[in-house]
Amino acid sequence: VPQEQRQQETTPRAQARARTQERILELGREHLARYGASALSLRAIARDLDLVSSAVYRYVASRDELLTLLVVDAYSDLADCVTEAHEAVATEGFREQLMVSCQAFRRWAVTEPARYTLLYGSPVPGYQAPADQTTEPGTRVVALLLKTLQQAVSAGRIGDQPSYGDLPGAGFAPIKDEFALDIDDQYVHTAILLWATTVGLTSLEVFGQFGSEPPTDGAVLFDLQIGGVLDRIGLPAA
Amino acid sequence: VPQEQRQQETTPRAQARARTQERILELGREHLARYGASALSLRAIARDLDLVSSAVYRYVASRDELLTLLVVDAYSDLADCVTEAHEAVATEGFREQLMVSCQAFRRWAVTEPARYTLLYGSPVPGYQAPADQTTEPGTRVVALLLKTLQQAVSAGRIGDQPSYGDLPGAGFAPIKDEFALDIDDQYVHTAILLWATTVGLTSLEVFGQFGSEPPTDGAVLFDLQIGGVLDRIGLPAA
DNA sequence: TGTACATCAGTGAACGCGCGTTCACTGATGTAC
DNA sequence: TGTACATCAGTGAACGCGCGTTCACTGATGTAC
Repeated sequence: VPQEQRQQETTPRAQARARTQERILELGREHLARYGASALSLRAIARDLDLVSSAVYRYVASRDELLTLLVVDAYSDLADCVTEAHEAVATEGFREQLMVSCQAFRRWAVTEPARYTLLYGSPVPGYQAPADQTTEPGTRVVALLLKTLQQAVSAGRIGDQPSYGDLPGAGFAPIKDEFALDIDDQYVHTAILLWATTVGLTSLEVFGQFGSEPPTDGAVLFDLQIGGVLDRIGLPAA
Repeated sequence: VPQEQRQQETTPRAQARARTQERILELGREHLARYGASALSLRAIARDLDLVSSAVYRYVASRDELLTLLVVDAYSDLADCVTEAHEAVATEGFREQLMVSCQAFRRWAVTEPARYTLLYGSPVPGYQAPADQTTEPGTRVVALLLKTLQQAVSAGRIGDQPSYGDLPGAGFAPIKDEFALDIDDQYVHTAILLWATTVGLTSLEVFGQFGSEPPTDGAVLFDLQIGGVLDRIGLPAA
C-alpha cells in the first residue's frame, strides 16, 4: 500500500496546506501588481481562492502578516537576481561585477514594478514592516555592492576618491559596523553614490517621473549613467 | 453705507467661499501628512470642516479632483522653493546655483515628506494625474537644472563630458525639444545624472531606505554626494 | 429704500459598496491503541 | 485491521466600520427693478 509510505513523509492534508499557502502568496503578488499594496485585501484573496473570507485566517494571522511575507519574498527575490548576475562574472572583474549587479537591480524592478514599488516606493499607509524580518533580506544588495568595492580596494584596482576630510555628521561608522567593512570613508561615500544613482534612476523610470518625454530605452540610459559613474569613480574595465 | 462698496469687489458670500476653498486645500495637505494619499477621504475632510459629507461637493467635483489640486499645489510649492534658492545666488555662479537648487529640493522633501511622497513616491492606486495640469509645474525643477547647465556650457565654464558616441536608444531629442535646449547630448546625460542622484538620495532618505542605520545627518551626506557629482562633472567653484 | 426673484451653501437621508476580524459550528482527515 | 478520539480546514453569520456619490430640500445671501 504505497499511500501509507507517502503519508509518513507528508500527509495529504499537509500537502494541501502547503499548496494553499503558496497560492496565497501568488495571489498576493498578483493583487499587488493589479491593485497596489494599499488595496491589498484578505477578502479579495479569499474570493480568488474560492474560500469564505474567514478561512484565510487559517493560513495568515492578519493582513499585516501577509504584507510582511510579500515584502520578505520580494527582497529575497530581488537579491537573488542581483547575486546571480554578480556571480556570473569572473572574480576580480570588479567593474563588470558592479555593472551587472546594478543592471540586474534595474531589470528586476522594470519586470516587477509592483513589487519594486512595495520595497522602494512610498510606505504602505498604516503598515510598518517589522525590522527583525525585513532588514536582512533588505540589505543584501547594498551589502554586495560594498563588499565588491572593498575587494576592488584591497586588490588595488581603484584609486583614491575625492576626500572630504573628517565630517562627523556623515557618520559612516555604523554602516561599516553593520556590514563588517574595513575600508576608508571615502569609499563608503563612493558606494553610496553608486547605490543612490541606481535607485534614483530606477525609481524615476519605474514611477514614470522622467517628465512627459520618457527615454525611449530605459536600459540604454541606465547603462550610460552607471557606466559614467563607474568611470568617474576611477574603476577601469578589467 | 460702506458695506455696499465692499460688496462690489467681493461679496461676503464669495469671501466665505474662498475661505472654505482654502481650508479644504489645507485640510487635504494635513490629511496627506497624517494618513497618506491613498487614504485621502472627502468624508473625513467634511468632518473636519464641520460640514455634512455631501457639502464638500459644492467645492470639489470628486476625490480625484482634490488629489490633482494637491499634486499641482505641491509641485508648484517645491519648484518655488528651488527657484528661490537658485535666484539667491549671483548669476554665473553655476556650480553654486546647481548646488543650492539640489539642496533646496532635498530640504523641501524632508520638511514635507507626505507631499514629496505624493509627487515622487509610488503612484496613488486608482488615480492618474491629468498630464495637462500636472506636466508644467512638474517639470520646472528639471528644466531649471538643464537651463543652468546650458548656461555653464555657453559660458565655457564646464569641460567636455565623457562621450558615449551615437546611441540611438537614449533618445535625448524629445527632451531637448521640450525644454528648448541647444546643447550636446553629453550634457543632457550629465544633467540627468545630477537629477537622478538628487532624487535618489532624497527618496532613500525620506522613505527610510538607508537600511537599519540611517545616516545621522542626511543634509551632510547629501551635500557630500552632490558636491562629489559636481566635482566629477568638472564644474569648478566660482 | 423696498420688494420680488434668483442663486447657491449647506442639510439629511439614502444607495451600494468594501473592508478586517471573531466565533461557534461541521465534517473530513490523521493518529494511537 | 478496526475502532475511538483529536486535529484542523473550511463554513456562515455577524459586528462595526468606512467610503464616494446622488438627490430633493431649506433658507440665507445677492441682485435687479
